[in-house]
Amino acid sequence: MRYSSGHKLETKEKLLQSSAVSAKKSGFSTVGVDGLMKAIGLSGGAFYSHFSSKDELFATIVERELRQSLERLGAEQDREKLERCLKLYLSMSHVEHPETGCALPALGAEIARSDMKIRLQAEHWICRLQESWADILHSDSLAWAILSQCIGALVVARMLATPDTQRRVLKSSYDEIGRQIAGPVA
Amino acid sequence: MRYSSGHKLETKEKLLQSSAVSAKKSGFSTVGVDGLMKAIGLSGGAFYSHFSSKDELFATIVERELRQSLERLGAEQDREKLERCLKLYLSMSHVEHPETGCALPALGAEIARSDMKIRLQAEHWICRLQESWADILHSDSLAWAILSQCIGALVVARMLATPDTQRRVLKSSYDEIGRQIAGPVA
DNA sequence: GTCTATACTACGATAGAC
DNA sequence: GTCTATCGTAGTATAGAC
Repeated sequence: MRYSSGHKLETKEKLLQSSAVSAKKSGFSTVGVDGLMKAIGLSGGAFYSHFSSKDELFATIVERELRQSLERLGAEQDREKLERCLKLYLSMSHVEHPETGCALPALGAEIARSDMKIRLQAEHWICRLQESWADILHSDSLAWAILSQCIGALVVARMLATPDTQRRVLKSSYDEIGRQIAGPVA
Repeated sequence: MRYSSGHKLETKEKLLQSSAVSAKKSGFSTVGVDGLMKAIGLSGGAFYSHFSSKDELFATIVERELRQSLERLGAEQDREKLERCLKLYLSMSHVEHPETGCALPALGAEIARSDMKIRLQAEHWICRLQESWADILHSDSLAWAILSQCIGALVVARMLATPDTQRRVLKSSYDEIGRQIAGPVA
């Protein structure tokens, strides 16, 4: 073969990374295969050496993004570390840069419209994160509620027009989560 | 003119209603002008007698949807009524029927990617809802937090594959919101 | 593995008949 | 106001050269 054996893997890796950025920034359905390939310096036709369809790319992106994001978020081991983690999640930087942030607020609606295979992947990783937080907080219910609240706060803040209001949304969720966590000590 | 004066208004109303349903169900960028018109029994070309572009339709949909949803949600006058309202919002029926539900979980990401004019509309109505809830709860912060949590819970639940887990997400948010509301009595 | 070229479909939008 | 026809572009996907 004219290309080294590692080349295909490298290219696929670049494509996945770049496509995830584009999808989170502009929405997966709105970006075209041609644009995704141009973004890594290749032509559109080369795409199908790596994925059999655009849908297969989406499935792979979702699986990778959720594993990465949620493993990182779920790695915290106590309340203090979890709170520091949530501070970053609920930050203006995260609001302003969906392309490098969590896939759930950015792609949630598109995942919801996907087929069962993708939603099972999503459920798998989301449940793992919830379990991790439930261990720390000693409450299943609180873990689910905080998880929903974080994602919702990002979705809401990103819809707004003025940074001032965006900051208010983020700070409110952060503060109220702080009260909830401080409340029911096990 | 060959059509009665009320006909255009009626047609536009039907188009707006039908388009909002399609957009919330499948995503606005995914549905085409042709399909939107066929859904109300007209041809694609007739669309431009009502809107100058697809983007203008989206702006109108967002404005209408937010005014309708958020005025209804913001009409509650005390905690008891607010809680009943949240029970409906956080229901399996709402998860399973995005097409007739709140536009924020379904179109949030697309609104976030829209231009300033649309995001200002979104901010206007979201802030009104927040103010209404803040009055009831006597807390600005709690109102924002609950608002984010409701939207987040819908987004998360819709991404999941199994109804059981979906129910758990909804119930958790509902229960935790109940605790938050019951807590800091003014 | 990547390229160019292409088939085929769909999109948003416009023009002209009625 | 709505229709049909059409323009121009862009979408996904495939075929064949290198």
